[in-house]
Amino acid sequence: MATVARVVLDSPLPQLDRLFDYRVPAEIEDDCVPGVRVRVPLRSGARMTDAYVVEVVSDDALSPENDFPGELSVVEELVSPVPVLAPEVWQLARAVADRAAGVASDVLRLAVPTRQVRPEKAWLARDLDHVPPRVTPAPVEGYGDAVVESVIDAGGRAAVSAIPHPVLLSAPTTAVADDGAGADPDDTADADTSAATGTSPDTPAPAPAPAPAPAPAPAPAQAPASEPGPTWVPGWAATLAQAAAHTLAGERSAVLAVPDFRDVADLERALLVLVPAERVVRFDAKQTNGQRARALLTARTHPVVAIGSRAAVYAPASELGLIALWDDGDPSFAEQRAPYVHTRDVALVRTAQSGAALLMVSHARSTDVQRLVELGWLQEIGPHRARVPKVIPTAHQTNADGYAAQARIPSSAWRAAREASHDGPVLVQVSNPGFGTGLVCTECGERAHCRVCGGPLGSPHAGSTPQCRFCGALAAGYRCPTCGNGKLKPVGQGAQRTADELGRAFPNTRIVVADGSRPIDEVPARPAVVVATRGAEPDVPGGYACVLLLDGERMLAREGLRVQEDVLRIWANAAAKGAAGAPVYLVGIGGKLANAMALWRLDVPAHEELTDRRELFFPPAVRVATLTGTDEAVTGAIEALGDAPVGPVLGPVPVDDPTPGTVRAIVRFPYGHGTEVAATLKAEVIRRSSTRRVVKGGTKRRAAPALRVRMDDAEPFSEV
DNA sequence: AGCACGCCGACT
DNA sequence: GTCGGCGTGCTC
Repeated sequence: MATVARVVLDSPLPQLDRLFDYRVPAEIEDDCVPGVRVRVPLRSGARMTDAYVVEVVSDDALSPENDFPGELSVVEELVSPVPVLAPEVWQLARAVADRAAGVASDVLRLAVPTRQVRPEKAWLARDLDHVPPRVTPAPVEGYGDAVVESVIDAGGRAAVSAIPHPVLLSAPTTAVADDGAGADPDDTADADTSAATGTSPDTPAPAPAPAPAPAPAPAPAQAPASEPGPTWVPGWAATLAQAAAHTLAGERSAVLAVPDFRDVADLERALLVLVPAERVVRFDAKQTNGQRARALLTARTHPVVAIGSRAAVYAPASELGLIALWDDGDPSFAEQRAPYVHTRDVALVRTAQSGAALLMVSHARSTDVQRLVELGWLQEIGPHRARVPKVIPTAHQTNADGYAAQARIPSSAWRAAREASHDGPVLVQVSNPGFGTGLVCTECGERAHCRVCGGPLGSPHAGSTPQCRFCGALAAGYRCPTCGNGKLKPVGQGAQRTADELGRAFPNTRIVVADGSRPIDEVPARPAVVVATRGAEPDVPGGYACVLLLDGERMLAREGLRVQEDVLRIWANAAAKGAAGAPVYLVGIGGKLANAMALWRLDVPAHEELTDRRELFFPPAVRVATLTGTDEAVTGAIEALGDAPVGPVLGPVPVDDPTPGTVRAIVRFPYGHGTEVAATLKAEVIRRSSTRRVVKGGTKRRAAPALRVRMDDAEPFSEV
């Protein structure tokens, strides 16, 4: 009898996307556990591939029918005894890949950083007796008594409307504060700290055996970091942090995914008020591989709160009790690497697998979440007696009477902003950075174009050298080709332009500009006018005194399937940066969207939008698969789908994407057929990849794959 | 991806 | 008869 390791190969080839069996030599048998990295021979003995062990069995347990009948090769090398691939992450990767007709090892590349020796050594040398600090339960505030907590405890799922203003978050005022300060290593009596803080008494606490009870626990290594005082954080961040703290107080992990780096910072600030730093691990794009590896290993050691951007949803958090997303409609959640699975979808798969609770927290509702709400799969939770933004739409009017000197800002909004600017900062949201749309000749008004590529010229700062917006070439000494004049002036309104105008209108007020190239995280709660492009709005402790949303009309003029929900999301998120109940002027917008904002019923447009898309068979009412490849392969794949698709197949149409002669088609299908459709398409990809190969023009060249499949890419619909 | 296997044209 | 062309298919 011998030991057999079942491994997943680190290969992007779809035909290798299954488990392979290898014999485990006796010398490494003890360390060859699920999750470790190994090197194994593949095909010819000399050729090695990296792999992860996902299962270890004894060879008499192998069934002759289901398993490889031939002679097994032998594991070449145990790369490291550290199990970096948690079993549940493997299960997740497998399911996520299957859902997307993709390859599991592609998903693993997102979930597991490359090998890092130093963090692994540190982890192997860790203090096994170390007991992580406890977490004091704190209520999730603003949602009615224990409403959110009971969803978490029951492993439920909810779409949560975020608290639409900043909140002042302070540490729970009980037990743990003394516990940390009072340098008393003898923590005998803190077994029921929860009694002191009145969490819902009727929830039977799903605590999976409070392990840290064993008596001979050594003194805590160091006292917890000094507790931060009350801190202003966005309402959503407080909710996520409190929900995570509640989960962690039950010794279960929470995974919190947010769109970008700034959100991670906000969330971390909130979390550190409630939870010891040791219990918080980060996963984000700005980390080095070493930091990610360290975070990954920490997350496997004891229950933690894993926070971060897209990568966080793959965190190997032990005893997962909660998955929460902030602002699932943000396009940053769309993964850029194969198999392009959206964080929201990963979260859904992981919730289903783990039984963890799921919270989708946002101001504006995405059509995707709306669909789940209408299915009854997510329950709706809203803040209890929240002070919603006082949104005042000012419908578009061309009559100059209604406007002050600055033609973009109606006089009512202008007055309000001026008044508010005495008390605190005023936020002015615009759609474009810099000077907006471009530069024109001061003499003849001709648009200035790049001499290199013909693209439009822009001016990033007042008076700076004009620069091409497309190719970036500097246009020093520009002369108008029409009239020979050498002076240019900006047209359109960007953040800088607006700021310049406002600077003249608010002579004694500080003007701050924040955009993508000049990001500002926070401005003080002092009088100022803050001009920011959408998404770059700085935070203010306590919130802005007034918010002006200026370029809505222009933002809505863009083409695309998701423009409306995107714009609503951008408005709502800016509005929520206002202080509780602060006025928000929505300039130039009327109709349904203005209504939804004014009533703060951001689910209504999502419902209407979804209804429309059902009729048209547009996502997310249906799922889509984009098929690219040779005419024959694409047509064959469509045929193989039988009658699973709904609505007409779009295409195939010729595209030049990888090579001329390629075609693309889009098929739509109901969610209920997803598993079947993905499996069929994956089989087609495998069939084609092991067949097609092309010799071109005498020189051997690798041809583009005969068939590529991408599931749930809504991009093509943005042109519709 | 590599690399072996295998079934048709010019060769000692 | 055989050598070797690269299309086809497999990799525990």
